Amino acid sequence: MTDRKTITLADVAALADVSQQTVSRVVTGNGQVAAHTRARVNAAIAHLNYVPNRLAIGLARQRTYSVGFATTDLSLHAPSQLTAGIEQAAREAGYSLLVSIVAANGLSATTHTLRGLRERQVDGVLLNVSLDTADVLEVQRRFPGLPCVFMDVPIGTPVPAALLDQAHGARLAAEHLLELGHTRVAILDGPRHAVVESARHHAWRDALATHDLTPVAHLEGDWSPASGYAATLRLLAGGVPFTAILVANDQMAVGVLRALWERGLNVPADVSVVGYDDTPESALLIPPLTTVRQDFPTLGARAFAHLLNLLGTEDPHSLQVLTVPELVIRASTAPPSVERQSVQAALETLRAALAAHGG
Amino acid sequence: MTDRKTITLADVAALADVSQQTVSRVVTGNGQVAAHTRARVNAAIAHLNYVPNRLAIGLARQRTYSVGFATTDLSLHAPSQLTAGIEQAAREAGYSLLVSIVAANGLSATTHTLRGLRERQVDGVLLNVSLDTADVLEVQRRFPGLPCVFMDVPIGTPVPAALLDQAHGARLAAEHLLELGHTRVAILDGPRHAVVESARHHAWRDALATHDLTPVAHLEGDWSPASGYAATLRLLAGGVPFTAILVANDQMAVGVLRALWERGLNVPADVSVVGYDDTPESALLIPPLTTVRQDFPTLGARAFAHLLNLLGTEDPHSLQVLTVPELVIRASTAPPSVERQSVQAALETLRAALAAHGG
DNA sequence: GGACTCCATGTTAGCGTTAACATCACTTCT
DNA sequence: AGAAGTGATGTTAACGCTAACATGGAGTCC
Repeated sequence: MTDRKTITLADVAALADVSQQTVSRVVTGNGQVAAHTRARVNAAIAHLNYVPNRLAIGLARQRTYSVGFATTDLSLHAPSQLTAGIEQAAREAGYSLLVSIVAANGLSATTHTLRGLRERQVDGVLLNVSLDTADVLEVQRRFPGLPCVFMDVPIGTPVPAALLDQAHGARLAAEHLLELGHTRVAILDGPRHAVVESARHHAWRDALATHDLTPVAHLEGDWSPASGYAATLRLLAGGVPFTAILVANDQMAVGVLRALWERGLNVPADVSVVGYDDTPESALLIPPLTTVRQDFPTLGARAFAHLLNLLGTEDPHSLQVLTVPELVIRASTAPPSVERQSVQAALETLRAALAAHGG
Repeated sequence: MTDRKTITLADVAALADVSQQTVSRVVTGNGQVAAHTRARVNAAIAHLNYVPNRLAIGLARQRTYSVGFATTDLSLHAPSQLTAGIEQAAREAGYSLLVSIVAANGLSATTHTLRGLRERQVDGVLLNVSLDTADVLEVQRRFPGLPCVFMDVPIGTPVPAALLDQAHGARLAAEHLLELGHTRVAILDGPRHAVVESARHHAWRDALATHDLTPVAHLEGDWSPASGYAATLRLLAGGVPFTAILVANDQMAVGVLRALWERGLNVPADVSVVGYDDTPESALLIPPLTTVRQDFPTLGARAFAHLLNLLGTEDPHSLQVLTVPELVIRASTAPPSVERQSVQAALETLRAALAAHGG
């Protein structure tokens, strides 16, 4: 009663007085079974409360209908939203999801994680880890026959990938500031190793360069609000005049807004702030944050669909699925204040004079 | 070259000129193997790049070393942090994690999800779904022999569980306001179905009742910042005087702060706000949020450890692991302003008079 | 020096399922 | 009426691994 032995096909077959194979046919729906036999089998299944064993099915069919999702730092907004999207898509397609956190970005930790997933015989893997082109190719070399959709690699890498067009989003953000008339723009990046990050970083710089500008400061955070706060204080302490900040994610932007507020700087009158992600909080911050919307759940779903496609076709063509983010303009951006600009210009002139004098 | 057949124990055995069983002994570390034999086998393993098949191992040993995590709405703060904690603990113990989202709270969706996990032969399940006592017992009845640690059930339910002491945390929050001298407290709950929520709700009410108070308003949100914002506007529109709000999570509190700010109400001078969770943003909101800290990653790790314990012992004793949250006092709470209180009292008297007159 | 133990290894029989082939009773066609 | 399907079932051999028992040789004991 407490722990009766597991019910197998054989048990059902015995009760229904048919062969195992017939029961298998009823369960899987493959092959012809007479209506009355099917009814008898189904009755037996219900009576015994039979549950198929996916391990055995996987072993026999050489296909597990499970996929792995390998990602870094699940506690951040992006990976957790991604997980939600992937899980839903997988479940709807009849797949299970094995989630595995990669200890660090880069080849070595990734290899370790993929080895674990391959042992579990997943049919394919979604890999949300920052890898440069060389690493990606090495991963493919080390795991031949393991269908893998990359989610954080440089656009154009010749492998199956589902990516956000980070460069496009970053350009939107930068151009928005430029159109408003900003010329003294600081940028606050995420951790330097992130591939997405360097794409954003370059797009920001490129957009500024189009207007013959370079960022007045370049800071780095770790995606956390606290790091955004700290970076902003460093920026202010540096004394370099600026009228806008491009921030690599909304969570850091929370810290940025806070730091500016603390120092009596009004957003957007004194400083414009643009975030990235459009988290649910962003619309309700003080002030509501102008940001770049990224739809992670949808990206996850598309990535899974892409993997499914890879599993189906014999020839895994290296199609890239690109999702395009959009700019959401809210109240944290405005044209630079003329007054503040002139004050800052004067200040800078003074500094330059002092520097010339001192040097 | 492209898709060579999988390497099995038999292949390794043939190359090393020993029996399969000897290779198995080397791989698993069970049983004695002579040093020189072991070396030969290891060389063969390395040469062939052999990877054990966990499916086959699971089938043979009747143990998969994988656990399921069933949860609702992975996109929220709590479940995603929990996932991170569980995954890490599981990985460190050599277990894989199958994540499965339950469509809705309640028995039926839970049963569906657990059936799927059982098919995959997980050794046990961590269940982060709101269930009342009756449902929990029914789940146990329907899945005998499936070790399960419940994470969102009423404290005291006689089943293995890893819980946060929600009532304690809620009491801390309420008593903090009472000590400050607040008497007109509104409460903003999460969705009504949530078990944790009703625990918080009751603890809030009980703490107020100790001081012969009842909440002046009772609102409900869906955990999102937008719902916190909307609820606050409803509260303000209702015209009931209040000097403090107890909010069921920090994300909603973001919306609450925003709504109050929009209406020109100062936090904490005019209204005190207490959140719940202590998200990374909370310390950097305007103003920094007084809140109840919940350490989800640690809870997840403890829950997994509890499950592991259940798997080891023959007699699954229904121990409950309780994690105690703590109050973090920041700048969103202060004593009620006397001025505002008297204005509100006058207003209320007037309302009462009007009501009496009208009725 | 024979019984006893211990170690290193091999052999056999599953674990629960499916694929591939085999069987046998009916139809249906010409 | 005989050939040729076709529909419903059964039989057998994997899938990759481990548990349990079997074997045989080397050392130990009195």
